Amino acid sequence: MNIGEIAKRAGVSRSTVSYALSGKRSVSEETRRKIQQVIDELGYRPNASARALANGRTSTIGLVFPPAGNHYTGMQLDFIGSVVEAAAVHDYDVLLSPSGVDSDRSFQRLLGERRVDGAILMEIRLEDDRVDHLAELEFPAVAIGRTAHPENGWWVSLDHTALAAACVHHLADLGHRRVAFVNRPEQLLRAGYESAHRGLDGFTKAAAERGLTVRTYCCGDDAASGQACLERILHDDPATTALVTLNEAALGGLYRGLAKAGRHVPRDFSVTGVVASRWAETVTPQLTAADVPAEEMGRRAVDLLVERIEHPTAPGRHHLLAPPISLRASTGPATGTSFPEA
Amino acid sequence: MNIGEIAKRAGVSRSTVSYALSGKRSVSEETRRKIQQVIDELGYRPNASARALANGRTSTIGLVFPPAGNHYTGMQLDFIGSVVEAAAVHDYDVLLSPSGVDSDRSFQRLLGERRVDGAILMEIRLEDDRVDHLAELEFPAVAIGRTAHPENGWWVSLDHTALAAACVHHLADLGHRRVAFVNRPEQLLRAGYESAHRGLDGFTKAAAERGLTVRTYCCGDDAASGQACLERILHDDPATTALVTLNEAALGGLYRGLAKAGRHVPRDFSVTGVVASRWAETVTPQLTAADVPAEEMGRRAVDLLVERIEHPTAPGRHHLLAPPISLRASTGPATGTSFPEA
DNA sequence: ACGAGGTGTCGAACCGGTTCGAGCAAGGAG
DNA sequence: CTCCTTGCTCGAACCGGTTCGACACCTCGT
Repeated sequence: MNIGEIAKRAGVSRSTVSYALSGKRSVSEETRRKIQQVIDELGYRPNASARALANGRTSTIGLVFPPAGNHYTGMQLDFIGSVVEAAAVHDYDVLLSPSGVDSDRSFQRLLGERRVDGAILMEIRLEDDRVDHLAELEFPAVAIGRTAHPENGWWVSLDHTALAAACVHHLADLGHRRVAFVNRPEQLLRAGYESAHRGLDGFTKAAAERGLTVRTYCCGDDAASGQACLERILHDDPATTALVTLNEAALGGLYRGLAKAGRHVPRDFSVTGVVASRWAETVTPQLTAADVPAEEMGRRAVDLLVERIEHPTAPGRHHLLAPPISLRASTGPATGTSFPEA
Repeated sequence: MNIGEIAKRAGVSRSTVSYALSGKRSVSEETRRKIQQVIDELGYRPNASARALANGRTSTIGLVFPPAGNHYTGMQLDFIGSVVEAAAVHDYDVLLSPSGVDSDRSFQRLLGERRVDGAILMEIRLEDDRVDHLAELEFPAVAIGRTAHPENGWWVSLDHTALAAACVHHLADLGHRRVAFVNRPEQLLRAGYESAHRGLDGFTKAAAERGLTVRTYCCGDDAASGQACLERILHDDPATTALVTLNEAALGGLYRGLAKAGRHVPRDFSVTGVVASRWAETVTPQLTAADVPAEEMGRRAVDLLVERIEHPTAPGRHHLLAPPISLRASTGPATGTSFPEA
């Protein structure tokens, strides 16, 4: 069931079969038909390893995502799904690799052993050894997120700075003066994850601009942490009337904490943040949020990567996305406050 | 940077380098050290395609999951994560393949082109051409779920029949007499997905056994459908006091529907079902549910698959899991009903 | 009639590993 | 001292494709 077998049965040479399949040289109509007939009879498909060895392309891209323990978020799920589908369109398979850093065994397998033609990196840090390493090697890679020096890179990223700022302005416009910020877990912030840092920056700067009183928190990626975090918020400043969250997984817990504290959303307390629409819609009241376009990001990342694989010398390209805030039902005017504009 | 280069610099033959790396023949301590030194200097790693071609093993397993459109559920996410991690333990990579049926291009790539040593199939149907096909080929595969004829197969499955029944008994014990069942989307039921069918069976039989009045519904995999479904339930029989759901993604919508209808959970209405604990805990009140052990299932599936790859002639093995119901806060005694036991 | 150019096919080399059979040297047994 | 192991190493073949150069044949122009 290899190419030699096909060649023998069709009465031609192996190279002719190869050319008939690839179309890289012309083959007479008659020969082509004969070959195709034998192939159909035997259900032959060329061996991927052999092909990869011969032409140096595996037709596989690696998707490098952080190891679990960090719980996966819904956004990551949507993202993975869209990457797989977009890759299929370009005739690429997707190899999953759980890896935080450069020196991971898993990362080494992908690169060193040439299992993939290119890679998509998730959960980027401001200083990311993986990104630097791949750039140095000129290995085709696209980052989901920007490092501190994104100038000539290949990436697609959410503009967390702008998004967090937009949330602040939305709340300030509604008259809120004391606002809390719920970030991703502390170890992620300390490790330098860019979304956590840029989100925090955007929040802090916009709040200063609007003269708001703020507190910022880190919160574990699960409901229990969310609830605990909300309790801390109200304990630290009971006059807080709104919060902005980057932490999708904590959302349910935040809502529960508010309910337990007797704060009605959105009458007594407003909640907003950056959350994929699918998840913003599962909570009640539905979350007013900047919808993370996970699917679009996956598709764009794959398109960029494929382009880079096929044109290795092309200059860096990137997409910085800042989806608008979708008004749903979780935010409202601050109680007992007149609108600044009013 | 290939094995020949290493051999040359170490002053030995290619085969000696290979043996030093694999340990399949003895190599003198001195030679080994010299080779290792050169390898470390050059950062050499053997090419995966060449190795796969030579020894017929790719060290990759395929994870075949249904194409999106069917939204992914949280359970699937946890599952994928645990599969990747368990595979890494055994030194396997995971290749993602979106595929519903046998004849998919994607499915053919995996098998025909020998990209993987084995496969894990998700979202099994009672009559599943993929499972039958792979069994016929004696291709190492493990199904997540059972077909109608699971006898000699390799699979790990949730006992949806028992789980749905346990939910019914739990509600009946609390005095509920009119109970609704919220299943996965109708097209999945019609396509013969086993979890939807067995769950429905278990629910129906147990309800009959306990003499309950029931209605069963199919519901889309998203919050809006959940809310609509709940409205239908209360419209069809306003006296309904409890529901059982297999549909994780609809959960938030069901809760919202209840809130909108003015039914307090668990005082006026009880909710239970089969949902991964992580998601059962995000809703308020937290869901009393049979916790889907997605992580354990992923791990067991990989263990089974690796065993099967390494012992191709071993007889079928499987795990049928029936986790207990975790009592949380979403169920309570039916209003105005005395306990049967009391 | 003859060379130029184009088409279709073939054999051989190559991609980068693994593995088998054989050979050589050193060490132990008889 | 010879014979047999045993330990170590090497060359060659092989896995299953792709690709290059060569060549045969046909057609066309002159």
